[in-house]
Amino acid sequence: MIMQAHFPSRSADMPAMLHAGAAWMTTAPESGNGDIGLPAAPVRHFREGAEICGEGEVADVFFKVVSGVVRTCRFLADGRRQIDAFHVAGDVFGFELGARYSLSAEAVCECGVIAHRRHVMHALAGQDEALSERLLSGVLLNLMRARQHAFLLGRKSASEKVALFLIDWAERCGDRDKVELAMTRQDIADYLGLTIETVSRTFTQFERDGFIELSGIRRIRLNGDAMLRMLNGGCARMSVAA
Amino acid sequence: MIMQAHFPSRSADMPAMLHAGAAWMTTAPESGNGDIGLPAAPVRHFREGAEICGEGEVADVFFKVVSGVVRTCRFLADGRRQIDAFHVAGDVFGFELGARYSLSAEAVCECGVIAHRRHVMHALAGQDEALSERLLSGVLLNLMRARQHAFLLGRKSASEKVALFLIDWAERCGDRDKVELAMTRQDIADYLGLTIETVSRTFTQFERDGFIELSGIRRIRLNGDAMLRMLNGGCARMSVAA
DNA sequence: CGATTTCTTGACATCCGTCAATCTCAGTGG
DNA sequence: CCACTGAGATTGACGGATGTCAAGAAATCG
Repeated sequence: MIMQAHFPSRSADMPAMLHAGAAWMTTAPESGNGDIGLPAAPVRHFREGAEICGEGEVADVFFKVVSGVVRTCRFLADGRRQIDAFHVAGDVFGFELGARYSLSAEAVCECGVIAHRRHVMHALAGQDEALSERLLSGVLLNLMRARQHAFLLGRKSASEKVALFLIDWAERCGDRDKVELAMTRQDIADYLGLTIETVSRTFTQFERDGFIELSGIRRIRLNGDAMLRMLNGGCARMSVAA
Repeated sequence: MIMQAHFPSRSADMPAMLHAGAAWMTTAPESGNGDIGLPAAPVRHFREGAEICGEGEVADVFFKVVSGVVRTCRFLADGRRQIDAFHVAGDVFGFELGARYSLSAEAVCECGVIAHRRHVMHALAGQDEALSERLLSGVLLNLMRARQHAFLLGRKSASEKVALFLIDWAERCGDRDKVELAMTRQDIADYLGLTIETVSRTFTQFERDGFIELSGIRRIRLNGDAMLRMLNGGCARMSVAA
């Protein structure tokens, strides 16, 4: 039925655009005031593993990361976890449609965040086009990433998931070649819908294949181009690009 | 509303709140004007299978469904497809962060949609708090659903996926017991990250187990409660609720 | 009614999850 | 300095859920 070989223009499997969160970074990340036209707010610091907000709590504020890494996630009765997203400096999280958080947020590592009152933001957005635009951009960035994530979870093999995660994370960290993983293997597994064993095995295999080089558990040098070739080429069942 | 009963605090596996798109339905769906404070716009009609917008095209408008069902999706080189979402009357789709659509939209069945100019909407939203709020709600609804979808894709077995899909679709169609599926098995498979064979087998198994009754291929009577018990109970590997 | 598409069913293959053992490494205290 | 400890990571063996391939049934349409 439908076919794609004819659509070179329809690229963008993991579009670089998802890194365009710049609208929220108009001032230095560590500046304590909101940089989005809101009253100054203090930076709240959290230790590794600390809960920033909990699923089910009243969602009267949303957050902006100024330093460190935050994960938003959900838990199942048996203790398993699905990680919705990782957020780094400049990212905004905690947006909700309803009155309560549908996700918990936790510090992946030591981190600082600013809390903004939701109704204040909404009220101001109705009077200020630029602010309204920035607010919308923040939500849209979350939306684009969630879509991308769903796509990855739905149609990718384990090795594709890990490879795309590494490439994506490298870009978000600003360095294409050297990645400092802030999160554990378990975090990665819960983000990719895999088990920790599969993640670990995939890392090992990638190292054997020369796609990555581990120096310490969290520090990785990666050959993104080779990895992308692998993804598009024979190894994986499914091609990466559209 | 369904699962809340069991889980007062950390509930929300497939929250009923996701059906709260009412902000976009303030007037009758078939009314030709935008019902969101925008200049009147004509309803454009599409035949089954027709493309409403294409991945990669300039995203100068977003859409509101007034009748029928729309799917937003993405294609891979080998012709495989991931369906991002189904949209029914009252839903809004086609929001983008960047300048171009990252998803195609197609008519699942005969349907009517209204197109709104993006920059007009943004400009007005900056002057009108209520409108800004409604715009944000539309995007947030998309975000909540995308999160939910990712959760389902990442941590659910095939039977859980199908069951949750049926329950969700029944609610969105307004009837808890009788579902009229607008989409093919292939559509469902591509939405759930499964193959058509697995979807078909799961339907058959559900019928054997008494969870559903098929009258015709697209018309289903379902026992949602029994299905939910099954999901939370022993059959599935993973529990449904948090 | 035939033609075509869509769906169902079966047999088989495989990727990845499960279970369990072992390894690595940082921290701690003797 | 070294042994002990415990959390996180790796590795192996194995099985099961789901994908793949193929045939045929059922629904749809002209």
